[in-house]
Parts: sequence; C-alpha cells; structure tokens
Amino acid sequence: MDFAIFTPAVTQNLREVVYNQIKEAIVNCIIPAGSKLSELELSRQFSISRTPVREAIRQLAETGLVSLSSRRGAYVILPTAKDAEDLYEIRYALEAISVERLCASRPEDFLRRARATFEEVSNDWDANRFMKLDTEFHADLWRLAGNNYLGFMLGKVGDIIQICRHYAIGNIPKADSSREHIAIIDAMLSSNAEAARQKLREHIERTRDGLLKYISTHPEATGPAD
Amino acid sequence: MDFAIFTPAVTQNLREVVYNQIKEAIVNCIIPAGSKLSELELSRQFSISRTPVREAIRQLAETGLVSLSSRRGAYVILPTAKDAEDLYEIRYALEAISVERLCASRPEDFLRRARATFEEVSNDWDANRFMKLDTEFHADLWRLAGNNYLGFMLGKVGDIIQICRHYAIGNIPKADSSREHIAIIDAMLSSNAEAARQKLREHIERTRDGLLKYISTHPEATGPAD
DNA sequence: TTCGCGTATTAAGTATGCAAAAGACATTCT
DNA sequence: AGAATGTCTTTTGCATACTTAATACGCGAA
Repeated sequence: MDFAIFTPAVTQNLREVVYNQIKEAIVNCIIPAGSKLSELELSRQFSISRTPVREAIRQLAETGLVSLSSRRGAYVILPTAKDAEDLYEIRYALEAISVERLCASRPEDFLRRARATFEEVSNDWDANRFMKLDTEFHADLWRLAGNNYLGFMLGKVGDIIQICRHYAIGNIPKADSSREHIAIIDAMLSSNAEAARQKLREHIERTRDGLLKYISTHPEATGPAD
Repeated sequence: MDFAIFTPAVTQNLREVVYNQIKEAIVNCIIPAGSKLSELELSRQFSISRTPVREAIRQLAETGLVSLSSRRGAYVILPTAKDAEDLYEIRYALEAISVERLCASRPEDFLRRARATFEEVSNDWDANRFMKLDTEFHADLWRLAGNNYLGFMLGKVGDIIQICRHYAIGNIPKADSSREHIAIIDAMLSSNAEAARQKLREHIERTRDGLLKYISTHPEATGPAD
C-alpha cells in the first residue's frame, strides 16, 4: 500500500466531544458563570446517556472551570476580581518562562512573521479576530519554548481567564495591545531577556487592569469582589 | 446547639477515595511508572463497580499522572529526565510568586517557627520525615502567599515531580537542603525579594540536579532520556 | 406565624449489562 | 516460512437500572 491519505474515521469519543463543547460554551459564557450543570439536562441535549456527560463534567472540574458539590451537582465557577488577579499573576510567571527561553533560542523566522502580523492590526479589527490572533501568538510562544508542561499549565489558567476576559472584549485598544506584543518580540529578537520579561509584565498587567476595570464597573459579570 | 465537634459522617464518595488511593500509590511508585491501570482489576481490588474507578482514572489523567489511550486503557506516565527539568522550571516560576509575596507580607511568626524546625534537621533524620517537612513547608508557602490558584497549580506539578523524586529520596543531604531552606527564610525575613528568589532558584536547581543525577545513573527509574 | 417534622420528588452516586474495538492466537494461502 | 486473514478473548465505552442523599413541600403544633 503506497498511499496514506485517510485520517482516522473516528477521532474522538463522546466524552471528548462533550467536554470540548461544554468547555467552549463555558469560556465563551454561553453557559454563564455560576450556572448549574445538570447531568440529565445535558445528556438530553446531547441525546446521549449520562455517563459521558458525567465524565466530561468531572474533567471540567479538574481543570478548575467547574466546582463539584457532593450530591448537589456541578456549577460553573464564578471568578472574582481577586481570582482574575491571581490567575494573571500565575500567567505572567509561566509566560515569562516562554519568553526567556525564546530569548535564548531566538526563532527568528517565527518572530519576524508574528511581528509583521501585529503591525497590520488596527483598532477597527473585529474583536474576535484579534482575540484569536492574540491567543494563537501566546500559544505559539509556549509551543516554541520547548517546555512540555507549559502548555498544559497555561491551558488551565487560560481557560479560567477566558471566562473573565470574555466580558472585556474590545475593552483594550487593539493597536496598543499590538504595540505591546511588538515590544516583546523586539526584545526577544535582540535576546534581551530582561527587557522581554519587563515588556511581558507590562503587557499582562495592562491586560489584567483592563479586565479588572471592566469587572469593577460590571459587578454582575463575575462573582462578588472580595 | 452551641457546639460543632462532629465532622460529616460520610466525607468522601467512592471516586475520591479511589482517586486518593491510586494517586498515593502512583506518586509513591507502589504502582510503578508505565504500568497499565485496568478498570476491572482495580474495581475488583476495591470491591466496587467500575464506575468510580473509571472516574478516578479520568481525574488522574487530567492531573497529568496518567495518560489515556482511547479503547486501549490508561497508563501511569513515565516521566523522562526532560520532563523532570521542565517541571522543576515551572515549579520554580510558581514558587517564586509565593516567595515574593511573602517578602512583602512577611508572616514573621510562621517564618521563625519554620526556621527553627529546619535548624533541628540533621542528616540522620528519617528520609520520609524530612520529605514530609519539606512538602509541608512548601505547601505553607503558597497557602500564606494568598494566591488562590497557586496551590492548585503547584499540586499538579508536584504530583508528577513526586513520581520522579521518589527514586531520589536520600540523594540530597538533608542538612544541606535545610540550610537552603533557612537561607530562603532569612531572605524573606529581611524582605529581600531579590535574594529570596535567588536562594529559591538555587534550592530548586540543586534539588533538580540531585534528581537528574540519580535518573542518569538509574535509567530504569523513569522513561527514556531524550 | 413560625418552627419542627414527615413525605415526596428530584438528581447524583453506584452497579451492571451490552456492544464494539484492540490485541492475541490460530489458520490458511502463497 | 512468512504474510495475511479470520476468530476469540479481553476490556473499554456507553447505556441504563437501581440506590440513596438533598431539597422542596405540606401539614400540624407551639
């Protein structure tokens, strides 16, 4: 057989499908923070039995998106402003690893391409388009950094942050955010780890502050401030 | 009723019990790295049905201790030397958050008590006793740091590291390790964040190097070096 | 009216059954 | 002999039935 053109007929099992769909719904706030996730209701919507739904909910609990209460059900977490702060602090610490490593390995082709992309951004870009670009850039960072667990950890932090961030779409001028990205990239291109860390810190702090400001003026968006 | 001395009669459900027991067995290498976890076999050993065992295995997969292969079963991960390096790098980044925060808040009573305990350590301490002290100290750090997600993240990293570290018990002289702890504590007591970070880095790097050295001389202990 | 208690209802926790996939082994064909 | 195919066994994935805890509701007594 000298061809290999077919991909697996069945790629995912039901648990994965359900997990991904519920997760997407949660991080995009289609299922609002704080909602109860009923096994029965969800299994009816998916037209499957409770078992895969149960497993997906357990999986979501382990990522931190859902909190389980014994015999009382599963609830989508309701992040507080404090949660957002704590998460951004962790995110900075983890992303700093990527950035430092990339200062050393300096994947020039990638950095230049990313830089060019961010230079094209203007404030009238579609919010979702920009968010996708941003997400992918940060994902590329850890992928290139070569630490096998960075993605694993950042994924968990990112999912929870995403719940918060959803409310703040469009809150931060995209052109400013792009400039911050470019500053980080330039620092990496010149292998200046100290500057790169600093620019990253500024970028993440600015993003965080934008979110916190939004939360403070929209108390209904997340859990009670503490 | 003006007293509250009773704890819940039933605290955990079967899934939790099974999860904890399997996790302990894995991180203590009673179930060796790389082993297959059979639902049927485990459920027979626990004398329960497959359902809670399945859920526990899924939960372990989400923490990263177990890898699932669709329709082929669950296997305890087999960390490589690279994995250990990556994990320690993340652990450093996260613990640095605790240490920095504690330089600011400086919980003196706790720090002094911890310092006194580490001064009592000598090389002839029981390895498990020292490991317990060490684990608790690091746990106290993040608990006092006040970042609600630090423990969550460090727990995941720590569980995987623990698999590796188990092989290296007694590899690092306990008195040396204690001195490193004391150095970190002293830096925190004098609110010298820069020094505290540095001492923490040295401590974690030394611990890591001890483990890596062990792994390199005992290739059977973990997965293939890459 | 409010508190306490008993009952009903709902939903989660667990057990079990069934279908189907993966791996092992035997068998056939070249 | 070796490769390929068929068959059997084991075990996972999913469905479903059963058990039991938590909540809601209703009624009666203080």
